[in-house]
Formats: sequence, structure tokens, C-alpha cells
Amino acid sequence: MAISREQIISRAICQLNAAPASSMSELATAIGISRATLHRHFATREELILTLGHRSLANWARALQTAGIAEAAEGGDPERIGAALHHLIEELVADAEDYGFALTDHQMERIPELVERVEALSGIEEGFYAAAQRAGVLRADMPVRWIGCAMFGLLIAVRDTLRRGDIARNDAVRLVRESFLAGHAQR
Amino acid sequence: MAISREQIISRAICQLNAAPASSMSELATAIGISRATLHRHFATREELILTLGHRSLANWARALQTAGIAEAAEGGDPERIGAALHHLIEELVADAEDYGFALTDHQMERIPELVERVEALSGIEEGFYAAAQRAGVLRADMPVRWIGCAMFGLLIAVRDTLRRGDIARNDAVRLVRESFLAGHAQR
DNA sequence: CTCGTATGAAACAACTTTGTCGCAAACTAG
DNA sequence: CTAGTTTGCGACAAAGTTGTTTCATACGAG
Repeated sequence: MAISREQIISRAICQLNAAPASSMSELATAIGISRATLHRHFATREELILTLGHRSLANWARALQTAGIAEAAEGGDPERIGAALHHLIEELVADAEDYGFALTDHQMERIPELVERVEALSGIEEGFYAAAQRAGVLRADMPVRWIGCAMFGLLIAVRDTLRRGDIARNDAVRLVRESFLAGHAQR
Repeated sequence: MAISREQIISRAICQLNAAPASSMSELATAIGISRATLHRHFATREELILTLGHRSLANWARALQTAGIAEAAEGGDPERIGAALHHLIEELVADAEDYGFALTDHQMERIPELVERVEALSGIEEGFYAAAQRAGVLRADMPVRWIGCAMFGLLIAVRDTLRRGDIARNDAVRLVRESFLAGHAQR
């Protein structure tokens, strides 16, 4: 077993980040295995996409977990919520780089199983933003869904700027934090 | 001529906004014409995508023009730059709704002609942001490219939230303006 | 070394998409 | 009404993708 299943998944993600519409043939070549072997690991293309989607969503769930947003939201302490928000941004930025293709991939939108899970995770994240609004950490004059989507948009910005080398990797977290919290106007 | 070329283009955009990976057959059905007629107007799929891409970019160029960012940038007057920025946001938000699919469409990235034009327009917009930084309107501790991509991300947020009915259309400009300029932290 | 497993290469059928063509029907200008 | 144009429909070939299968080979544990 020269190449493990984990390596296949990770290289497939890498290839899809570079060329989101890759065929199974292109994926196999990029991974470094034959198309037959790829089909031995993932019987259908949908199965592969499903696996990558779940992998991406599991990482998102882990990010929400690690940042401790549930506990912070429950407590309602502004300081703790602020800390959790900072932690959350760190986690999300790291994921945006790894699973960049999943952010704007259209094939996943048609797998109900994944859509459902996306909505569940979005709900959790938005619940945290709502708690942050109540605690006075985030402004309350915007719909929660908008705040969630704005964060999402910034993660796409991270992916694209990193892909083209426009920003330094070490700078990404600061840029998202500043853009998200303070905006771009000079004060 | 029951359906004009303009109508074909506009309905094709509408369909691609709903299903970005539509085939020529699906597009023809959604437009309300036969596949043969669609091919009579656009010999190849690439020709259609190229037309839609140029249409989208022409609108972007018009937005930059209408907002008067070039003149404002040249003058260097902070107040005028701020006004141009507000105007620009209005125009970009309107475009994001009309040409939403183009924001994250991958097929266009492989047409050099379009990529080139995207870079040119990005350059103009970023030149304006740079002028805004020098004038003290936008903060100067971020790369211009990041600011441009952050705006881009917010436009994707507009498209997605409008698509799902999460925000009111009348509210979109205010949300982008506030998110872009002031961020989401409560002060 | 040997046996069982994993792999690569190649071929195959089924399907989808794209682009073209011919023809009959509908429409329109005059 | 008539001639010219446009359209829809169906058929077609070419190409690409997907999924399966067969077979020979390479590898690894024992």
C-alpha cells in the first residue's frame, strides 16, 4: 500500500482546490494512482465528493467545538464571548485554506445529506453570533444570517488571496479579525 | 423573432444564477427555446460563456465609471473619495444580484481573455482603494488586494443571502456599507 | 521463496454533452 | 396570399466521463 486512503483524500482536496471541476481521471493523475485504484477506494464520484464534504464539515464542526462557542454563548459573558470569537476566527481561517474548494463548490449543494449538515452547523454558528449580539460584543442592527455570510465571504477572501500570494499566511488571521470586527474605514 | 438575443442572455444569466452547472440543453429549456436555436445565437458553449462574462465585466466597468472613482482618486479629497466609495458600493451590490453566478464561476477562470480583463478591472478598483488609504478614508494597515477581496467576499454574501431571502433587498446596500466600513463589533 | 493482496494498464459499455444538419411547420413582411 | 426567414424537432457523429472488468505484474508478510 504505497499510498494510504488519507493521502488520497488529502491530495484530492489539493487538486480540487486548484481545479474544482476535475474529472476522476484528472484526480487520479494528480493523486498519483490509476483511475482503477481510485475507483477501488471510492466506487463512484459522488461517494468521493461525499467523503470530502463530510471531511470538510467535520473540520468545521471541530472548529466550532474547539473555539468553545457553545459554552461561551451559554455563559453570556462578553469577555468570554469575545475570546471565543477570536479563537473561532483562527480555526475558520485554517480550515478555509485547507478546504477552500468546498467554500464555493456547487456539486455539494445537490447532496441533501451535506446541505442538511451545512444548515445545522450554520445554525450553531449563527446561534453564537446571536449570543454575541445580546452580550454587546457584535452589533445588533444586522440580521444574524448576514453576519454569518459576511464571515463566510471573508473566508473566501482568505482562500483567494492566499492562493495568489497576495497576503502572508501569518497575516490572514489578523486581517479577518480586523475586517470582521472593525471594518476598513480609517478612524 | 419571439425572443430577442437580449432576452436569451438575460434568461441564461437567470438560469446560471440558479444552477451554475447547467448544460446547453438545460439552458435552452430554461430560456424557452430549442437547443438548436440557442446554438444559432451562440455557436459554442464557450461563446455563450464568453458573452455572459463580458457582459458581467462590462457592468463592473460601468459601475466603476458611474461611481466616478477615477476622478475622486485623482483629486485626493477625502470627502469626495468617501462619496465615490458609497456610490461604488451601491453599484456593486446591484451587479452582485444580477451577475451572481459570475462571482464564483470556475469556467470563466479558464478563458484568458476574461481573466485578463478581470485583472485590469481589479487593478482599477484597487487603485481607488489605495487612493482612499492615502486620503485617510480607508485604513492603511492592510494590503490593497485584501481590501478588494474583502469587498468581493461581501458581494458573495449579498448574493447568497438574497438568494435565500435572508435579508431585504433594500437593506443590502446598508449592510455592505456597514460591514465594509465599520465591521461587526459593537462599540 | 511463496502466497495473497494491491496495483496499473487496457478495454468495454453506457451515458451525457456538444456541435451539426436536414426538414417541416410557423411566422412575417410585402 | 406568397416568399423568405426563423423556429422546433429529430437524428447524427464526435468527444468526454463514469463505472466495471480482466489480466498481468509488483509488492509484502510469513
